[in-house]
Amino acid sequence: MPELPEVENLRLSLLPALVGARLNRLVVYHPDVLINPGELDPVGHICLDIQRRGKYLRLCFDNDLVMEVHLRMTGHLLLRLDESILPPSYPHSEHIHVGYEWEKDGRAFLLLYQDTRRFGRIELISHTDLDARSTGSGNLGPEPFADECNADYLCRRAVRHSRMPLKSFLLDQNVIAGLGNIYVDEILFAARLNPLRPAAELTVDEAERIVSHMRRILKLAIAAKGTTFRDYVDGHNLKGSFQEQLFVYGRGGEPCRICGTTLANARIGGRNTVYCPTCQPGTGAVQESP
DNA sequence: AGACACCTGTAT
DNA sequence: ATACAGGTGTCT
Repeated sequence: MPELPEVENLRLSLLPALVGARLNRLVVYHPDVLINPGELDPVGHICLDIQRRGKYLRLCFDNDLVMEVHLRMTGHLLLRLDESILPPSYPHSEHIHVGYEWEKDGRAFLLLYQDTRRFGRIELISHTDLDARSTGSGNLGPEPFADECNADYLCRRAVRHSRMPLKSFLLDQNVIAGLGNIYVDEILFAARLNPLRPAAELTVDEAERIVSHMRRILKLAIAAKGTTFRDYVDGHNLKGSFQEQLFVYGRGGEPCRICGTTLANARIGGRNTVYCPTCQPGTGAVQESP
């Protein structure tokens, strides 16, 4: 479900309630979603901050412990500020797998982890181990807004992949952290680049277009509180509105909003991909920038 | 680089 | 009944 803008918006929606709150109890209804249960225990500790790295959300506690959440496709973190005690079990139909009981300023409230497909994972790890490891979130590429995430960097990474299509290249979290199926399609459309173009052919000018449109689109999407195409909501159960500004994602077969050409669907790296055959020609022919 | 696995809900 | 879904990890 969530890509960088959705995870960032979720982070912002949870910050006011969680920062400074103490975790009184953690109830696990479905242990499979926890990566390393036991050993490290956040109960009794204060949440000092919530950070984001790519699509990972990190709740940082006062004992060097980090609870790292990846929502994958259908994960949700939902605040229940008007409830304070978890029922002994949740109905299966609600897909609640973890319940958090918090307390702050004398008020108790709940945070629920809900995940229909149960692809999401929650990992408890010490901050020290988090910084040291080179797997999972330790193996991510730069953040899209980091200085190092520039055209030179993209070109240097791209030449390593002789025939990989641009679509797959930008989806690779080791190249850039946080892009997913929606935003890669939108970025390539705005940059007028065909998603099937081999990444290795990327020119500096094209890479600069990718970087500038990526940052522009991600900022717009965060400002719109994310894209709710199917079921994304923030911690207050509120939907985003960026779906109203999409040019290509989910619009295969419909007319291009720029030129009217019927948008094409393609299967690239197992992911459905929508692009405009006119605005994003496959030949690599030079187009004027939008 | 691609197929499959992990799950459940929804649309055709 | 079948295909598909804001993702990623693990096999060929």
